[in-house]
Amino acid sequence: MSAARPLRVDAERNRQRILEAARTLFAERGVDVSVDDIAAAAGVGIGTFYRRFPDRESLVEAVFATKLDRIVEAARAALEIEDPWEAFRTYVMTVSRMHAGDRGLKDVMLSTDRGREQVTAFRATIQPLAGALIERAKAAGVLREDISPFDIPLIHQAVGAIADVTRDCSPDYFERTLTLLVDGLAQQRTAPTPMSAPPLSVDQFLTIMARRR
Amino acid sequence: MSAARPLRVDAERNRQRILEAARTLFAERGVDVSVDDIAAAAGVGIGTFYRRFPDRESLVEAVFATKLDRIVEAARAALEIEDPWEAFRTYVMTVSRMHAGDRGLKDVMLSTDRGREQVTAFRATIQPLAGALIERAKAAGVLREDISPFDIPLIHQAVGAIADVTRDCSPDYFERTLTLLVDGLAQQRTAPTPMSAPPLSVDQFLTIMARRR
DNA sequence: AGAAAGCGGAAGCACTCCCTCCAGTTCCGT
DNA sequence: ACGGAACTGGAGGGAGTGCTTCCGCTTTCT
Repeated sequence: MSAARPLRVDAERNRQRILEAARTLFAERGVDVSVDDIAAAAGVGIGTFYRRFPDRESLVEAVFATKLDRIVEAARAALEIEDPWEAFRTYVMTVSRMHAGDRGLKDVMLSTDRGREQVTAFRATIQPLAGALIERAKAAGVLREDISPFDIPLIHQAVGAIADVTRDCSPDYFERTLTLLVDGLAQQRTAPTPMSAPPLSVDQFLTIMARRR
Repeated sequence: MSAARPLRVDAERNRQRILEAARTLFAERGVDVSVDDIAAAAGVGIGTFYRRFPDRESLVEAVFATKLDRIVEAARAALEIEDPWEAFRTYVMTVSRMHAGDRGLKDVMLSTDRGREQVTAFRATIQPLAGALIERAKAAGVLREDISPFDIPLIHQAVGAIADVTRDCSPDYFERTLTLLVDGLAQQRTAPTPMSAPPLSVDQFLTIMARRR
């Protein structure tokens, strides 16, 4: 199906530029960035955009296909870890960090639009993997029993939401929320896991609370 | 200053209807609801809205003034509790529940627009109260030492964000996220705090992940 | 060099939102 | 019970935003 003649070099270069710009903008500002902004960031005209992609949605799909794959890889990698808690914790933290670093990922996971098949397929793949991580940790008595597999995506959402608010000002802040949540997931715990990011300064706090739209 | 002649009865009734409609809509959909929607929900025309309020922002201020007061009350009430952990925990949970029940509250706390003075005054009031709750719990060795006062508002934001996503489908779900976070805040813990809400069903999960905009 | 492919961006279309204006209606004091 | 002040509804002005099409000009490739 893709046996069509290859794109002219300038066309291919522009296509890559658009994908690159979209990756950046989707990560920084979510999937709702306008086509005009993406074209501008890519240094091409809007006309060029619509010659390379049939519509906006196709671009979204193209950008996030690879991201979803990386989450699956993270789950597979975590399953290689022997210690059940380490494995589970690594998975949750790795995926949370992906969400924290990419505002668009949350949007796509919650989307109803096209790319739905993509996301549905992704979920079918990830569920048994994440399920295995959870079961293993529960069986070892290190993960609280009352956790459902469906709680995990919402933990990612929570961490992502905090990252959305704090990203501009203190890009690592979300690690603190993540640490709290993961500590809350443990069956028991004698001491807190050390925080890997400092608290907000007064200035950072005020800046965050006075964010522009 | 408010010694002006009282409003005509129909005018006062409409004013109350608008405030009531705004309270509901801000809670359900955030502060960005349009004036048209508020007027329609109140059963009045837009013209009437603009005769009662100089502009949209004034309505926002009027609605949230009382809400911010209630948060301060919650802090004062929590300070009455003897047990330092119970006091701290009650404050965090009460305010988180307010955020969970009112989408607009998060928006207002993060606003840069008017109402800023209002929010600034609120913060000046709440900070010493919340600070006392935190210090007391740390001194008693029940709250982790690495928590900063500025972490608390972000916990509220995280819970609120989860409530935004799950509200339609499972209005109590946020309690689970809240439980995890509060368990994560404890200095140590031998068993998980029981969840006060059930996990999502498959249907609920899929509905949430396919939300309409 | 000529044709095919590609380019930029103006402009059309379809929203959405805040707010003003005013002809018609309701209330209230006398 | 009546006259005028207060109030009402909603059409429409003005300003934006976003997606997509179109087309005269440019670049690439053979």
